[in-house]
Amino acid sequence: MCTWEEIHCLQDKIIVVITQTLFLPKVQYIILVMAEDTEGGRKLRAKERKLYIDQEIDEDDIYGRRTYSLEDKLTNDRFNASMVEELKGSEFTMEWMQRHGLIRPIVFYEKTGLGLRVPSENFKVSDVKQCVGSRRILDVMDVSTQKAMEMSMKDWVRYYESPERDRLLNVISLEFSHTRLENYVDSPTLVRQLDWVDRAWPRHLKERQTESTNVIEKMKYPKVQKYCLMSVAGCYTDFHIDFGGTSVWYHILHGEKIFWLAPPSQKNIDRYIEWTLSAKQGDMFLGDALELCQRVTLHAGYTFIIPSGWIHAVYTPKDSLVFGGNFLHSFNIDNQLLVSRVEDKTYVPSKFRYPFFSEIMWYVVDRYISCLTGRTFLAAYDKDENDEEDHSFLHVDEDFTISSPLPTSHGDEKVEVKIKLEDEDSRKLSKNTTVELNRIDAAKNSSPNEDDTQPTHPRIPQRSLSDASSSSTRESKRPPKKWNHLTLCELQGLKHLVEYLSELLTLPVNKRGVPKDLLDPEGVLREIKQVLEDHKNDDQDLAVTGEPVIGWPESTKKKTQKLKLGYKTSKVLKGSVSSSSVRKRRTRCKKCEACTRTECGECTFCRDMKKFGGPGRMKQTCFSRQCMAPTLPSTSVCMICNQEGQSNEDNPDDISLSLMECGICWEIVHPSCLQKKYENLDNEGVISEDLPNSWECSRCCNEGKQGQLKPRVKPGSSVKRTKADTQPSQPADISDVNLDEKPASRISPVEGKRVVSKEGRSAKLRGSAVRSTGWPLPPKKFKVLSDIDVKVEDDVPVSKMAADGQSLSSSVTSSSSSLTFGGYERKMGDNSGLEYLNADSQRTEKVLSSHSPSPQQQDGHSSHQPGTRLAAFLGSRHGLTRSRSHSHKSSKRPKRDVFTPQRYRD
DNA sequence: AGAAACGTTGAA
DNA sequence: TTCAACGTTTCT
Ligand SMILES: [Zn+2]
Ligand SMILES: [Zn+2]
Ligand SMILES: [Zn+2]
Ligand SMILES: [Zn+2]
Repeated sequence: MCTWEEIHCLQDKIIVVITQTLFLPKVQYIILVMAEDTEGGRKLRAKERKLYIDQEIDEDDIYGRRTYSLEDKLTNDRFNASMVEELKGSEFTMEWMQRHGLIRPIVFYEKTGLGLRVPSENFKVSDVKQCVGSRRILDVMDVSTQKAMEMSMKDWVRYYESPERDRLLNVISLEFSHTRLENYVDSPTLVRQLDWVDRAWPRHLKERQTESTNVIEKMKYPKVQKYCLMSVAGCYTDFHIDFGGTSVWYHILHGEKIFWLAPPSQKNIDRYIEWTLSAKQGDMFLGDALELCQRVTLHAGYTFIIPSGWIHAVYTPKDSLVFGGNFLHSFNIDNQLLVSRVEDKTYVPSKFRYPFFSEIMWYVVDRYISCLTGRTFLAAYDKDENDEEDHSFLHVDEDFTISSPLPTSHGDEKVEVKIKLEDEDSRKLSKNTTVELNRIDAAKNSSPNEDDTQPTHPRIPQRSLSDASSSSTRESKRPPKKWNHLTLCELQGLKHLVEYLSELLTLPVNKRGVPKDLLDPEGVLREIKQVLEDHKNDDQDLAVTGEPVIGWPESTKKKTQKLKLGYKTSKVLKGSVSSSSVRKRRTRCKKCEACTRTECGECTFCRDMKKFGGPGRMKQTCFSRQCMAPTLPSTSVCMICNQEGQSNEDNPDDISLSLMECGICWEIVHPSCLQKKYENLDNEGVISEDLPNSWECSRCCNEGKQGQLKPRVKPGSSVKRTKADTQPSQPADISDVNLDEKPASRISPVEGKRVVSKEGRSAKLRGSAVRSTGWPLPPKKFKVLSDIDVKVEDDVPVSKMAADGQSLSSSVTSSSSSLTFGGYERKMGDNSGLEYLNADSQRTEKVLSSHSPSPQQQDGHSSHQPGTRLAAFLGSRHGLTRSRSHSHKSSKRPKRDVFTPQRYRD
């Protein structure tokens, strides 16, 4: 084994000894560098790989080896620095943030006042399955071998709930946005107010996300906001810094977690880098080398906040279920940039880094400019234009579209941009219409007019038309009415952010991370510098407003999303005639966690209820109580035999005698009866994995009707259980477009946990279009049938023929097919290095309650790279995509590394 | 597009 | 019958 430096000196020796799993990504990088620094490029690389394979030692030697005892780290009192702060949920507000910044970790013993929403303690791993789909593939870390592996949610539940587990597995990178689970979990209110994804990432882009897995090619925004971590007793995630310098919120629903954390002081960062690059991770507990390291035990019900850059490790004494999320914000920009540099220095592959890190930086700066001056450099968003093709990153913000380009005859360099505020009729600047920017630099002139340092608003609005020197356009409806003071923390961070972005502009165009819809990066920098100058003397007391400085107009819109039970499509029958069996509405199962919990009393529907003092007109169930598995009415009977359904106790998968409701024709039958009645059916239909007793019947499948479960079911195919699939809809992918513009590198990374998952898998399954509801969407709507005439909407049929002739329900599918089931997906893997203690190690001391702080988080995503495994390593090898040249040397340069996401394993 | 309103269904 | 609340319709 040798250190990074040593390896460097050995460039042409091709000697690489891996001693610790955590480092696979690093090793990949090292090898790559070697290949580059040496002649022979590819060939050498191949050779090297071979050598590695041939000589590599046995896995035990490489992986999972830990030469020190964690037990000592868990019990000795050395990690007693007092770093963690304790707060009440109600104290964690924007005012608090503006006054103090986010410097130390914070523990909340109660979630009250945080605005955090999570399921009740009755929520189990099996409920996670119900919400994300049993077929979702998880990236699982096998603790004992350190290998990452994939497992379906279904298999994971089986493992997690089995009494005797034969191995230690850990799930730390299940990002569940865009699955039904997201409807039951909200991050703390302040986190939502701070998160740049919500404050600065163009909304229309985020809204375009449909994929529930973290495949980078389908990612439309940094998808790292909601993670579900499931760990069994004994899991350990070695020291790491959360990717991109993200801060983390972390709530323990069940179980217990022990963190060791240390601040990102220069000394600690240097040691972290050194340790990371060395081959000693398995031999050295980094906490022993860090200053101010504190161990903290977190119990069920606690909520924890880890600030940007804190170095931490996590041990799981008891089986745990945790919800958490990562976010970038304006009150610790310096550390966020610092961590990005640390990631560069430690060769963290892009898949372990914050997706679109540089892009979001650009957006943030534009937001500051916009919110403080009313001008923006974002191209207007044209909906029409983007529907189908998504240019990936070209987004524009739809809220404001305003610009009309160039009227003037500026033959020359200046373009005047006129702006109209607010209305919709303003023309939209299409991307094609490029505005020519000119840098004439008048900008500078115009800006100076403000000098005041105080409340007056210097230049805010006035620059509309006149200052047209740049390509910016005025977006906001209201240019700031009053002067917004910035905190010193933001001011300083922005200043450094400008330096970071300036460096980016010295890179090749494709590595600058400039979003496509940000028209004039140079102009952005010029403008933000002026803004910072204008705000340099902002009043610190007035800066504490309790409101975020950046955001989007009309920002606080919340979407009330209601889950629909069952397919919606049915038709309601109004009249009476007959017979038709119209689709029956489903009812709550009364057994799931949502059904058994108490009403929150705070959501829109609760507030409407009479019991909570409302008018009672909405008549809807509490948001958090929307059933996860709605059932058919208990009075349902088979349309063919008229009997009730019965379940097969011995084999839950046998649904032949269960009542099944077809998502296409809506008939409810026993599959066996259907089979009997139509002997010519050669398929068994498609069973929904998301909704109980739901399928697309054999008859419909046989007729080639298209449902949501399986888009193209060919007659004759056999049964398959599927999650809904969305239909066609997926537009061309953005990624293509972007490839040119964005280096693969920027696409995604994270450390610790894999932020970006492998591609492939999700390809087929797509999330439902319905964001989050998860269940099938009904066709557009149905109509009521009136008495006599049964009208059926479009095609329908099936029903009518229903066998006994008695049925008549018609089904409608209007354009139907738009039904979709919800999500599925898979996610990225985690990777953490783990350690192993025997499971028995539960005896760790519990520190706690009183809290002794010292936690760490293992949130799901962390940056260090953990777990990769040999196989991955080997496979990845060829994955190395291009290389980057100068590597270590340019330590300053921001990231861009080169591994493409899929590389991880093939 | 969201939010609210409602008629009506399902459970007890 | 009463109460809860589904899914469409209507409002903003
Ligand atoms: Zn509620
Ligand atoms: Zn339920
Ligand atoms: Zn039957
Ligand atoms: Zn059918």
